Amino acid sequence: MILSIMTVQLTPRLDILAILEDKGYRSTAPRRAIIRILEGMREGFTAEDVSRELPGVGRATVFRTLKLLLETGVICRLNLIDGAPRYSLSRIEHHHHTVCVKCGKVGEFRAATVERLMRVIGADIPGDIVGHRIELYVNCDECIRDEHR
Amino acid sequence: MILSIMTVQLTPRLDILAILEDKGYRSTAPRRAIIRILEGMREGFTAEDVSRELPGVGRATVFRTLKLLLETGVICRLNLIDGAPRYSLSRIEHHHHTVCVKCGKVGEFRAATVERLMRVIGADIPGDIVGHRIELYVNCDECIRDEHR
DNA sequence: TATTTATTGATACTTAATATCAATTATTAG
DNA sequence: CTAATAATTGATATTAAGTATCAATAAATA
Repeated sequence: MILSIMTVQLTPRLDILAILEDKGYRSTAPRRAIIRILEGMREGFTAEDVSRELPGVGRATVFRTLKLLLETGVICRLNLIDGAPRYSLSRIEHHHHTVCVKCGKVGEFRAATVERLMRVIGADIPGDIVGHRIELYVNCDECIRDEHR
Repeated sequence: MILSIMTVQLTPRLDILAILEDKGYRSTAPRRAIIRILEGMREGFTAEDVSRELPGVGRATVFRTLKLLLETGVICRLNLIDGAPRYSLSRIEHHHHTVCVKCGKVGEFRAATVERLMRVIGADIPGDIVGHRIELYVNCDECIRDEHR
């Protein structure tokens, strides 16, 4: 039912740079550096995490590039339960996130039933649905284990 | 299927102050003032909107009070498509939001099928689900109308 | 009424992000 | 292969949203 939790990689490794170039953006040294760092990031990183790894790249450029990647769907932004923003590489086409309310760890999931339901709900809602965002807040297995010890 | 879009009020008007008092918080003039303003706010207001209406109340107190009300579930926080935070009085018990990607207008909806689905999905996801957040991004009727004119 | 305790407002600070703009790079046209 | 043009960058300042600190004040209580 639910595909890909954490380890499975359904989408073949994307050539992120090519995606940007296809949209007319230039291949530059800062962008290549940012993309390389992104590929090594765990899910749920911050813009500062990226910036910290690249002292030679301006902070503004990091934010600008993350914004481009958001727009092209290469990464997505989500929020911890307290509203703090986090980024995540989109490893599967369209997906949603689980977020641990204790440790903030982020996971991905995809469920076709969700998408079907959203279409059904759309029929009952005024206006045209152009997208949706779902975050499941969880106590992750590790945090549960830590608690019972 | 979907209950309450905008106008229907399922929950009888809450005595927000009583909710805070029940949790052990004091009834103070600033809190009463904030609650009064909140009751007149459209869905999708900002903390600054509230603060602006109450020049006599400190900004920090506005944020502190909004935080208390978030914790007690009296209001909820959601995000516009660009991540900008917005608040909304919870007019119905448990609900989700529609957010216009053009004008930012916020609406509420509730669908029992969503809740059922979340429980089903929960069974397939590691950890314990403690909550969820769903935002439907839409082009609202007004924006569609404006566009075609 | 006195005392305890919570709350407040001012202020400074933090985090996440955007705006400005001159300097630099990449692209393209010649 | 250059020159011109156009996009991108980094530094810096600024904004938005919120938190931390702490002395002063207000509410609850003894």
